[in-house]
Amino acid sequence: MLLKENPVSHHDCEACPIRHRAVCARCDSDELELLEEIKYYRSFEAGQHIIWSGDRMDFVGSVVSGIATLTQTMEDGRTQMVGLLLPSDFVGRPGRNGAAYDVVATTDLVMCCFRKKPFEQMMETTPHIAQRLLQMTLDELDAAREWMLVLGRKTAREKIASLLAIIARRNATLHMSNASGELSFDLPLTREAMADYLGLTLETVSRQVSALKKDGVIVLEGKRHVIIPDLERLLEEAGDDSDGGVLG
Amino acid sequence: MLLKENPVSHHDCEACPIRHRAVCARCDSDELELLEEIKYYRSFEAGQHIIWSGDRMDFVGSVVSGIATLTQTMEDGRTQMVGLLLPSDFVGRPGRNGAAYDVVATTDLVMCCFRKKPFEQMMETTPHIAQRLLQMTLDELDAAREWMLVLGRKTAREKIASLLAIIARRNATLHMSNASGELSFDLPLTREAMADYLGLTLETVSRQVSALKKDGVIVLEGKRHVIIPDLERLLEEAGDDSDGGVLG
DNA sequence: CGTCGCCTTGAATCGGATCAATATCAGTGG
DNA sequence: CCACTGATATTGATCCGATTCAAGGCGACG
Repeated sequence: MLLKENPVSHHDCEACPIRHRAVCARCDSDELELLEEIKYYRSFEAGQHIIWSGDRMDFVGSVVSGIATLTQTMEDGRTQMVGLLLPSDFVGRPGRNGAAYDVVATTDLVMCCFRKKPFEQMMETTPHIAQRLLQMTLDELDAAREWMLVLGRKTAREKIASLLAIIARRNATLHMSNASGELSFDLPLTREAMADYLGLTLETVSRQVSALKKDGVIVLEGKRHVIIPDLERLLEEAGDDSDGGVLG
Repeated sequence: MLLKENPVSHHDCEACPIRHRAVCARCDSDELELLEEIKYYRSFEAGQHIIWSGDRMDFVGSVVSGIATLTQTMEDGRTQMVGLLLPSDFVGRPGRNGAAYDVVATTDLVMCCFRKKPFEQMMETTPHIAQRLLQMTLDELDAAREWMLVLGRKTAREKIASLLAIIARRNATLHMSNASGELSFDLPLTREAMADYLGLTLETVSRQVSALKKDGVIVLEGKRHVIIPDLERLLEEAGDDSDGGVLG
């Protein structure tokens, strides 16, 4: 495996790529300075465990770059992904000592960590942090509930289409492109990870991806690059309302 | 249907049964007085819709007594329950105008409502409210994620056992009884509601309940009263770790 | 008593899981 | 350059658990 230098060049919060979306988004310069004192960066390689379920946590933090998964595993090995962590997403739970889930980097990843104790203190004294964290947690809760519908009531084909739609929409907003027209992206997940996300087996994932391709809903370049010729069509296949049900 | 008087006798927050568990739990007397000014009570009968998905919301609030469900429905009628609201649970989302889910009372129910605008203002000025709401939302997020494992990876029998275990455990803490030994409770849900919670059909729910009964995991008195002779046994059937994986 | 809502049970069917073989491809070393 | 390896992905055959469709039971209530 390649040795690499520390990829973290920006120790300055003001220049941070997730400055306006992470838990610190509402902080002013004074507050940022306080945060700088309790923060540090950690890098992980693709495949590395960031946190083991049950372990004691002495930090919380934000994903700066890269992608990680949150998973739960039963004793017999069945696993379910319960969250997908993207840049700016928050990791850890203030007020709790043990980790409830495994967190695994699926790509090389950089985290901005805050020492837990001082962070919890800052939450008491700095409403901007608690307010932003509340907002983010409410969004995550909505996402989790949307996912419950997918897991509980959708067919395998609809599940795949839903996942692709979510990734496509996220990429669209990330790159502020036009929401309609042709979209394309690289899948950040293996077939197995997709299966763990969707409550399926990897074979079923593979079959349904092939089926969607055969039916022209998606176009594949290689195994991982996906082109969506018609987002509306994909959303139909996902069983979603055309606008995705997003509310003001 | 019986006409009934307004069952709300306690307009005084200090005497409220959910005083120490609801969103107001951390408020001191001064803050409670401010809340009293923007609050009002509403009663619902079993079966009534409290909120329709997509409707404009002009209040948020807490369940004071009774039980309600949060559900999502697809155009073709498939529905998934995404939350079970018990006394002290919070309804509505500050910072959002439209309701994302249907909320339905499954028993007669009383809500303590706050006018949304002033409540949002109070959240800015009263950290105790935002802090408590954050705590509650994080708990709900954990519950939602635990439910994702149930929906995605458990068998029908395990799903039923999981639901019973959750209700049993909740009742145990509610009545501060000894966690072990014999437990019993009334199911607050119909077979159909259980199916919607578990991502099953009502027939499958019925069959698996019968199977658990035949195998002696549960004892039924009538259709709704459930006795758990051995909680450990039930947890095994649920596929759960014996301690339920709860972390400090 | 008869009706309605809720629940149970049976038989047939189907979607996804399981088991198994093969394909693709990047990396590695001869 | 090619053969070997291991991780990832595809595809086929079969099986099984849950759904679907259908019939009937139970209890509350008018």
